[in-house]
Amino acid sequence: MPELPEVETIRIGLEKFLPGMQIKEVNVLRPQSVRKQVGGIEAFTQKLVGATFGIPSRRGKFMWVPIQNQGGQPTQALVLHLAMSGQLRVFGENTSQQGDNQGVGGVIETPHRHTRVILAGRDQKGKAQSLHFIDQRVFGHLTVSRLIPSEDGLTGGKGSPDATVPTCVDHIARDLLDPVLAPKSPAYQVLLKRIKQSKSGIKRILLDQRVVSGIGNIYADEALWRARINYARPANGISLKKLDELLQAAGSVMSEAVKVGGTSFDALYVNVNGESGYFSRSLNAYGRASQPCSRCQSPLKREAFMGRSSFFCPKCQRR
DNA sequence: ACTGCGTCCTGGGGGC
DNA sequence: TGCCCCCAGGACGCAG
Repeated sequence: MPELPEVETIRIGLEKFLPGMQIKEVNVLRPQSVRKQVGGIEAFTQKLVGATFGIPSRRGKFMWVPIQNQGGQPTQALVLHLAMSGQLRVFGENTSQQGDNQGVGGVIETPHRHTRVILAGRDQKGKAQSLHFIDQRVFGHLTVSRLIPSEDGLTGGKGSPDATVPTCVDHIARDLLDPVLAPKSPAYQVLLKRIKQSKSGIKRILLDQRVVSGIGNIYADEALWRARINYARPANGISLKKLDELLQAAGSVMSEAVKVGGTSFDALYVNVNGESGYFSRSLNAYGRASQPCSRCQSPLKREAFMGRSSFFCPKCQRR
């Protein structure tokens, strides 16, 4: 399940291959994968053919690549959301692919069976290269969207995503790896107070991408475990100090995961070269029902919450 | 404002 | 061996 660290790992991988790539051909094998495109497949294709990619950017779990057709400033971007099972793979003479589907010189021979969209063209050096969107469960999507100034009006600090975002991403909040949300920053303080004012269960808030983005079920459980907070506790009953601890735990668990290439449980998550990440061996809560808590040895519990599983230590994370 | 649930989708795995 | 059912859940929409 790609959450922020997995998406960021993929974005970093794409940085090496996409800038300067020109699209010659668009092949939508599964129309649902471009279902959000205004104007449908035709508009999607028309906007991409002939376009040149810029540097991939990201906010939360949304990724986008600016495109330009005739030079000048990019005004649109290819937006990619991987959802549950989306993967992006780059094939071409300059990539070194592992495992299946590898043809001579890294050029793909048989696309993966869950390939939904193929963007084929040439890389910066003119070599054949293609970007494959593979998505078993078809929850993910691609769309071309206009770039606009970010609604929150915050300009990125050093290393922050550009101040422009695609229109379809503008309602998504900043994420905890965004320098704008660095601990103790003004935007971070605003976020803390906003959470403190809510009486919703704390995990619901962590998962609300309009409040803070990038956190999914896995990293929410990990952050709550680290901060010793029960997922169901109303946020307004948790001290500011504790909420601060929680947000910082969420940020650090995600940046640690980025360092090792994200969390892979199976072949559903791999980076652009088809390699797995290693964070799953560092998980303390997610997926560990009835296994001993690594702090207190109590067996961890699993409960249903919001239609999904929550894993927690009943002793360290009391209600 | 807040909560809960349905919708989209597929394939892997458990149970029989 | 085979078949059915359930499960995983990110984002979003809608009802209460």
